[in-house]
Amino acid sequence: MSAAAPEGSPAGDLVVDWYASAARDLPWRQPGVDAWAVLVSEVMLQQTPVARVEPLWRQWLERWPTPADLAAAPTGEVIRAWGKLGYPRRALRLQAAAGAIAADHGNVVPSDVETLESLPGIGTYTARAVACFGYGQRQPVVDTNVRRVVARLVHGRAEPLPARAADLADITALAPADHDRAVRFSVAVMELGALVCVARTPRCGSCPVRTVCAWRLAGSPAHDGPPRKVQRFAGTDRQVRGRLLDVLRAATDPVPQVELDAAWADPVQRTRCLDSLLADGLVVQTDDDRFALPG
DNA sequence: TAGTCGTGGAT
DNA sequence: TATCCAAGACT
Repeated sequence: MSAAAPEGSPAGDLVVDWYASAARDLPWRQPGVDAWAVLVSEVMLQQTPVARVEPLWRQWLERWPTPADLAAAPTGEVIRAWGKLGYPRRALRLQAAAGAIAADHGNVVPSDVETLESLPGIGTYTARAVACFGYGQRQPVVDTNVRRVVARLVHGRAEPLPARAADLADITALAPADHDRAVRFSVAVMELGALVCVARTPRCGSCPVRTVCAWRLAGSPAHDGPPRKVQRFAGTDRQVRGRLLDVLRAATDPVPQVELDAAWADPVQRTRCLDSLLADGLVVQTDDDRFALPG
């Protein structure tokens, strides 16, 4: 038997056919969008809704059309351009990745998954997304949407299990045999999870695989595992860091300590968060003890 | 591996 | 109003 002849599945073909008519018209899916633009979109989309990413993505690529352009920018400008997308360390890592691409890869985004994964801020998901969406490779791409679709369609569960070791194998087994269709399948499953097989209220009535979905066939049983823990935000260091960075983003000049003090009442937490921002490289302290985004 | 890291729209 | 949750990575 040959080494890796993909077997394909009826469900995979149904999802690809559904995608042809139901896919959103997102700018990073346009023909001619290069791997750098895809990489930027994928990093911006980490934990961040599409609607908030779209305008920032356009501005970003207009300003920094290649990795070398971003690498050469003042880091403070990069952080400012990131705006309020959230998780601003992503902006730092994206610039660091751009620097590595410019310096070590001829300013061309690497096309192999292993090299991509070696770049800062690029993990299992993003590396495969770039290889697949940016370079047309047949790659299993597993994000939160895909995990949810597989949990329901294949495993008959309302929500994914915490363990994710088998995710890549699961989705690989589901992909169509044909190469080009398998490439489209990777984005199609994500789209199905984003539009139909959504977390809170799945629209099973308009799902292309409702007749073969293990969860539907089992009567759509409720989630029986441990409740997934919700991340609090109010009062956390994340909120405080956001407040502090907000002050610095809005300022054109370095700000004195007293302006940061106004952003959060608790001095212990405020100091801890400022220190962590300094440690991350999101903030720098000037010689006259004021604070600013990095030059 | 579980906790941490922003933000804001939807329900 | 409070909670959920969104194309994860890193430690």
